[in-house]
Amino acid sequence: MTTDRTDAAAVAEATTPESGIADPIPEATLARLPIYMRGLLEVAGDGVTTVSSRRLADLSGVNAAKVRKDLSYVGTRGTRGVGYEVDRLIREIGMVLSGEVTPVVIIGVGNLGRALSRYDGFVAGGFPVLALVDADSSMVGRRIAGVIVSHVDDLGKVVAETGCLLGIVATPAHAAQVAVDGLIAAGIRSILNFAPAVVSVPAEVELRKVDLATELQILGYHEHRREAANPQQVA
Amino acid sequence: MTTDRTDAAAVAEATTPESGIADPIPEATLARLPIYMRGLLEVAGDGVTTVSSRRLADLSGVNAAKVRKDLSYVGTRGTRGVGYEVDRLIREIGMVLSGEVTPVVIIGVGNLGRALSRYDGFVAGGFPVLALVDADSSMVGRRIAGVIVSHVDDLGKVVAETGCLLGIVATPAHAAQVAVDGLIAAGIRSILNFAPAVVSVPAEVELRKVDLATELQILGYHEHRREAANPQQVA
DNA sequence: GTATGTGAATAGATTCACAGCT
DNA sequence: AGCTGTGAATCTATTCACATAC
Repeated sequence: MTTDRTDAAAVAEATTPESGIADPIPEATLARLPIYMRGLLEVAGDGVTTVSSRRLADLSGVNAAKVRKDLSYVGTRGTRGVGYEVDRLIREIGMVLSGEVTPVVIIGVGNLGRALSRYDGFVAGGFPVLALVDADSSMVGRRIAGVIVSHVDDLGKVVAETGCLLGIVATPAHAAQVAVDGLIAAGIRSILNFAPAVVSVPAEVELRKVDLATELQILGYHEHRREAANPQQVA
Repeated sequence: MTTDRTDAAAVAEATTPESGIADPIPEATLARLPIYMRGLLEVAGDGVTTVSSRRLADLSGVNAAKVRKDLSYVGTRGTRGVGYEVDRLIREIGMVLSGEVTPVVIIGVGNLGRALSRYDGFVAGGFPVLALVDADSSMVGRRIAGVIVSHVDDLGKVVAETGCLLGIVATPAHAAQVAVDGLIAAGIRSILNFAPAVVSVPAEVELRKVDLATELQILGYHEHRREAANPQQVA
């Protein structure tokens, strides 16, 4: 994707006229923008040039009012009576969502780390995995998805060389804090943690968490509850 | 925040002491219970018998008031001036979170599906993966993490035999809706979707979503934003 | 003194509903 | 007519603050 500052300024205009930085987009909206993006790319592929909030909502599994409010944070303007211009929307949401290619380092190449390093969706979304590190020396030197595994001690060097800006932690729980500390020492300030452990980071570091076991436990609760509610009925 | 369900019965009985079905635990609280559980198991291992909300909060990366309010929903009672009894808390949270072992079927054994089927955290959390299916015949018959892969056409049979109650979708995006429909036809009513696609389900089915690329995009936004804010860093 | 339990206050996200533009 | 843009209303979640109990 191209980065041009003229558009950046246009987006920033939302509420902050002079300072170059736009208002922060609500977390909940942010989480939906990539979904909208997928829908937009889909209809763009079909040659459609405008979408209504209703149509985009259907494609995204949300309601139309939410789409409109979300897009208002992005600073996009649609045309009343018509809808939104697909290409323009793709460009503008793309701008908001990092705009350019952002390389990623994964720490921990066990089952999960390997699966993540091969996950097509990352590179497709502009997040190529350019570095892999592990604490286990027997892993070092292996090639996974085209990337040679380095030792975790060389993390700083590898990050500097590849220019990675995002770090993914895919270690066991007991190694997670050390991994996170290492990433921060290497200059990474945005981290996605897959290890089932609570880790602490300084305030300036952005930490997100994906907790696979917890997801199942939440589902399990609902399943359980439903069974308790109607013990014999199968819809 | 993946699913909205309007459970008329549950809403109607806001304060039911012990008649039939009880608590509608808030979604946000539910998502934290497994985290508390991990902290509790940790301190229990150290022989500690009581915890304060403050201590549990520190272990879980949240604040103490939230812990207390959350625990009030699970119906637990602590002792003022002392704290909560660790064993009892573990037992009660365990009860809420499905209580018993809940087997899982994974549909799609590509990179991600294989990694998930080998993920220790699932079985440790009471969610053993007892069935694997795939649409690719060349995968059928393979043994992964001790489970033989079946063909997706046999999904109904496999689910019935293994008693799986939860389904995980780990297919490519274009196959996700078919996979979900298959799970529902097989009687599964609680689904965790890893495919980067919007899928629709009937209202009685609980659908949660884990979107890996989206997680990175959200991080990317924050990283991007931070760089725009202080442009003196790495180019 | 210490820590729970919970109403009340605050913040955040969703949905409604309608004025206003094309 | 059709559809956006957005204040206002609503629902959900978080945090505060303090009476209450040990």
